[in-house]
Amino acid sequence: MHLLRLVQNAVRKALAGMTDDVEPYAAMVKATQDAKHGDYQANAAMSLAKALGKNPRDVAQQIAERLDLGDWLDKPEVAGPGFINLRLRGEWLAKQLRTTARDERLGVGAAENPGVYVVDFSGPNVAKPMHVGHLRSTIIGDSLCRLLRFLGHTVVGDNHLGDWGTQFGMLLWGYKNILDKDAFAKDAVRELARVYVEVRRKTQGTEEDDKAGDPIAEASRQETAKLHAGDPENVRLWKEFMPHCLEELQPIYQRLDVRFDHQLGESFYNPMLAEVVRDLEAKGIARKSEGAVAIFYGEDAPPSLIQKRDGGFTYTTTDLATIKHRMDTWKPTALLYVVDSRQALHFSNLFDAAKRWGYNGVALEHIKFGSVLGPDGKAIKTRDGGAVELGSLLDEAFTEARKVVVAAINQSPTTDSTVAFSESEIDQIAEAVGIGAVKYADLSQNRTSDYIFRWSKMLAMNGNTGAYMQYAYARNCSILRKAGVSIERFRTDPPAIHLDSPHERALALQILRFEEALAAAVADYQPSGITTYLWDLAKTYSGFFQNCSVLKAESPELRESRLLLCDLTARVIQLCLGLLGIRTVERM
RNA sequence: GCCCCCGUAGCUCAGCUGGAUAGAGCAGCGGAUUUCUAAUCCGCCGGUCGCAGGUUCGAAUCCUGCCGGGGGUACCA
Repeated sequence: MHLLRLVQNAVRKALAGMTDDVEPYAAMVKATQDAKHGDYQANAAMSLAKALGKNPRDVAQQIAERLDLGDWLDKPEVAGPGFINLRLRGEWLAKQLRTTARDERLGVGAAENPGVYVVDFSGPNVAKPMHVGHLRSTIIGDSLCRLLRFLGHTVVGDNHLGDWGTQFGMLLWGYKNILDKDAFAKDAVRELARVYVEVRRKTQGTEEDDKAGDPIAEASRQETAKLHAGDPENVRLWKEFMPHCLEELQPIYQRLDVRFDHQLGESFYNPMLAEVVRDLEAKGIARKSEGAVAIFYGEDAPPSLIQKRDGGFTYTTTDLATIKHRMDTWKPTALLYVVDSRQALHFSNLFDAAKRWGYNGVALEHIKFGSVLGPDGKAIKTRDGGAVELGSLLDEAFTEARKVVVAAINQSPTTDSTVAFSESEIDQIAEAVGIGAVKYADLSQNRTSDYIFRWSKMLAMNGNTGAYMQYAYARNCSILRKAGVSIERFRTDPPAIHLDSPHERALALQILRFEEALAAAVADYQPSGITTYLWDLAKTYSGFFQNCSVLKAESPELRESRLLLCDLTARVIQLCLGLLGIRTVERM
């Protein structure tokens, strides 16, 4: 039930015959900001009147009169300079809601034109611990995959691992020089992680600026070069390390509940790079310059190198090979890259090059996002200036959430705790709330802006937070449990809905806006569209809950009706959180 | 130098394909309510939407310039 589209269609029909160029005017329909202006407003009259040289209120009146109200619209009102205020009929809303209740998908239709989306996200460098830098890509990418999939598209989630980079040089040097063989035999993953951290520590400070001076950094670089040159020993070790490196990532992905369809890293494309360069040169897209091979974009724009003077390839080469492979393999309609905004120039160039290479029939999108900042507003760091590891961040999320959960349970005498919370249940709740808080805080942010990472904000029980939504869900579950009704019956033979109070009506409308919200979210690849909707739903529900007694409703019919509203609200919340990759708990 | 992004309430952020008095949470102040989970709700306070022009019936939203902050910019990825 895409309400907005429904209203737009009606307005479009009414406009037909009034102008030749209906579409832009039909698009001027939007949800009202204030309920006193109805549910939707059509704003076409003002600009149309201008174009026709007529009085805007007259034009508005004319559109209003031509509207086919059917059984679902109240008589429209013309207001102000020429706004047309539209209000949906209560009986119709009630009817739609019963249909929604019977639907697994809660009224959301499958995409009319299903596409194939390859989503490139997460992309950590293996052989070193994941850190906050990977958080946003992982969370946002996962959510977009879930959303696209739910809307009926084919989704290929691909983790483009950094598995061929300089970190392996450090690991190789470490393996050869400081490995604890017993520890490696016992727990290879752990020992390799230790070795990496140790080598990194030894070269610390020389990492960014003055690498050349450090002997270990230099030795590591040579190990990398040998690996890339095909040195049998290093290639053998690389192959031995890789499974351990992948295994090391798993606990994080498991906790985040993130899965990939493929994990084709840089190494996978390595054998294809020479051919890519040859082809681009042959087609005149790339040419030799200053000893390297480069693709140029314009007079004063810097080029991107696809082969360095020393013969090595760059990430542009790999990315081009990746595009080719993805196009050949999955024939996608869109390639989405969920990557930090700072790579905007790279992607803009990459897409330009890909199009010239012949990949025109695919949407190439850089789904960019801002940085995670510390409380000081600067890039987030640990106390000693290092990168915050994702593992410890998630541990902290659990610990912080557990404090909040325990405090809440203890101070809330009426918590639905006829059965006491066991320690393990509290752990489970804390994990769901903690991880959910991190995800929700991230996803509720406008993707493109930076945000400041704060536990107090993320775990707040008021406001637009994951915990609040999870709580709203749990509260609903509690009511339905107490009511002792059959949820099954609600979903197969739902009771009649009564929308007598404005709070009930508002809630009904908000539930039916679900599809509209998802459409808006997917249109610009913004998961925050879902959280904004959720937050509105939660506020509307809160108004309902405050003013309409459910269990003690005035009549059995009203009780049933309100219980169904509760069940629907809970289902929408659960589904939305699910699309964000956030778990719900039955009670908390 | 050139390019990109950002600048909205004390703080953190929405809103940005132009629309009716600019919204939320936190903080501050004041209330409700012995609750269907108070992990609640309501009200008040608080903004020249960085500045200056322009386009428009209408601009936080579009355009230009300036100021301030961040990022990127041929051999890392």
